[in-house]
Amino acid sequence: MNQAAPTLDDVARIAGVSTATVSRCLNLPDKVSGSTRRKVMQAIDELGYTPNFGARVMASKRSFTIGAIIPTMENAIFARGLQAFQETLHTLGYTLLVSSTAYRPDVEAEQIKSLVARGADGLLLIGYERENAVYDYLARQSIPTLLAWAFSPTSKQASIGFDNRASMRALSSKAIGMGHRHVAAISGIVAGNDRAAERLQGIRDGLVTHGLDPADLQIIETPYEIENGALAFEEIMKASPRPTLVMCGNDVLAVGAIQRARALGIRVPADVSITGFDDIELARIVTPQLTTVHVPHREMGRKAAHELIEMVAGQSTGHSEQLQTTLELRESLGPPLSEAS
Amino acid sequence: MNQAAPTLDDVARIAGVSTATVSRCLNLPDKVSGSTRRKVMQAIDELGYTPNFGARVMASKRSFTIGAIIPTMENAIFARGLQAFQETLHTLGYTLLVSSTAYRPDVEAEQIKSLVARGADGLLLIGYERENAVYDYLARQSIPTLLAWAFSPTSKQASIGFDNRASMRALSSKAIGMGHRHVAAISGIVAGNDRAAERLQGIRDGLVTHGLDPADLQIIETPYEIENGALAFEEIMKASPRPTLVMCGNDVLAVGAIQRARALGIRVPADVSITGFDDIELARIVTPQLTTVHVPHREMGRKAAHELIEMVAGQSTGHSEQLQTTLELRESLGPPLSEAS
DNA sequence: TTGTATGCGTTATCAT
DNA sequence: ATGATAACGCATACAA
Repeated sequence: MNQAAPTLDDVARIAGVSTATVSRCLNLPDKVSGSTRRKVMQAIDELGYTPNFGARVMASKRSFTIGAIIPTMENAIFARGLQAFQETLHTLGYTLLVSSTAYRPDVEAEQIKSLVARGADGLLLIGYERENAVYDYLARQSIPTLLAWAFSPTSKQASIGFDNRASMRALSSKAIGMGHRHVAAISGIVAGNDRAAERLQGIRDGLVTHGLDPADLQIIETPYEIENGALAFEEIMKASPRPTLVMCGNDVLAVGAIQRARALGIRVPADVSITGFDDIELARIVTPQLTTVHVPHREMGRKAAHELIEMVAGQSTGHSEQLQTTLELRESLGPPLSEAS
Repeated sequence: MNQAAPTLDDVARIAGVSTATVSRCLNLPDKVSGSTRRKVMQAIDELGYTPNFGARVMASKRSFTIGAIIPTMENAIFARGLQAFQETLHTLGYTLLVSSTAYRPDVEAEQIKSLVARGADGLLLIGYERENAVYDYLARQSIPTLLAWAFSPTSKQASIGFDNRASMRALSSKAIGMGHRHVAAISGIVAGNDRAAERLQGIRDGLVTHGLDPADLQIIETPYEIENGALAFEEIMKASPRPTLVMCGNDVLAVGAIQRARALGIRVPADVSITGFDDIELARIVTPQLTTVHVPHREMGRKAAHELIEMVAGQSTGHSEQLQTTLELRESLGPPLSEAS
């Protein structure tokens, strides 16, 4: 009458073999005769035995586990990409462990250590920007690390991502090219978030392209939450003259802005155009549908999984790849109404 | 020049103490003199040492880790509740590991074993319905398990949840009481999902209350995805006479239905009323805003965390608690237009 | 094909 | 206050 969970020893005893044989049945089934294998397998599910993961990792130095650390799980920004990442890992025989940081660098450092301590064979992190101490730690543990959601040709860190600045520049240029002269931005918090910073730069690029002064860009920085987008939008609408184009750092903020516009009786895009970034599911659900930058999330997740596993297997030292985004022009963007001025 | 990650031994050597002392510094700092503790701490971050989690669990029999297994992470159904669950666990000194099953019982059984193997001190599962073998396994491993998102006074399994059937009955009765005679349902897959089954029963209850025949209820069962809600809605609209009320198993399906209604030029609620269940963020974003059942997700998450930790600590053998839902009446529900008939 | 023995990194018991 | 040392559960090199 065992209170505790059954171990290899228990299985071995019942099956009348050594623990080594039981271990082989689980890991190298063909190195064991059919008859004994059957005995062992029977003992295993008779006992309801499950191998102890920690012990296994300690003894074998391999966990077949990959860790991913993302800024947030609260909205869908990372959901689709991560889903594809995990599905691909699964087909490769790996398990994904994910944790989030609430956009706090200190929490990220903590989570990294936690995943390493849990024996992760490799890590997926979002973006480039973090302290050198973190990269040093990763190097000392010699744990393969891949970045995603950003791409910089100049960095030596391996990354599967896209050019946030160029992507936003494309949208910005397109939108401003429609004739908007008064532009505002609702950005995510830039500090510690290279993607947010680059997107903001992309907006400025578009202004410059069309001969506008980027210094005139009204900017509100706020965490990625729908309600924050709404509040920022309301604030921006107090300006005079009112902007006719409000570009948001991502779809979450943009959806908040659209919601508030309706609440205030401001027509989109007749009175003001609103744009987003990411093309999450919400972008099509909101009314009017949101013009945004489409990011190939699933492709990114898949490719990241393959690359990271190659790194873990020692078949790659870390290759980078830049993915292309596309403009998704929907109802929320239009030319400004011709003004009396 | 160590290639591998530093261990307790390395720290002990550098600090000039025994491994036991280092271990104490980490776990029982006050049983160590201030001077040696400083030496040790310095050695620790000089090396960038992180305790090996697996070894720690194996030696101490405690992981301070809780596992949660939910049907899906793809939509926001479980996001808010789980977020609160994890936040509360964190304040109690526990870490949350979560995995998903895609609503497949076999995957759930697998995930349970995986989390147990990883040393989880306790488990949170969704709903009651699963094979006895699973409950037996849990009992044999004597691992505290708490259920959530459902509540049944007759079960001996501890659970923090709400009455899915009664909640849907309240909504159903309210809606049908407005005068609807032709009702359809878009339900989640009922097999293996007690919440979906109970909600469907709740709809039937409402019909009966108002003297309608539940056998007349047109039902489409489909996985919880927005697109599926849209497809089901379109299918339902082919019926003659058309239903004037379409009740959905959750908000995700309902949002899909609303989207498709607009695409088809069907006015909501003038031509047809649509209702959901859960009150996720989407419910307020969609146009028209969705009438639904509000579930106190955050309260559920918080209370589940506290109860489960008490069970883990041996201070509780598992208490159940029923939470109250509320009706959230919004734009998508209205009385049927008076018909010629 | 199967068994023996050792080590993995930590905690905890027992001495000192 | 600190140090030996025996578990913990498993994989694997080496023998048989």
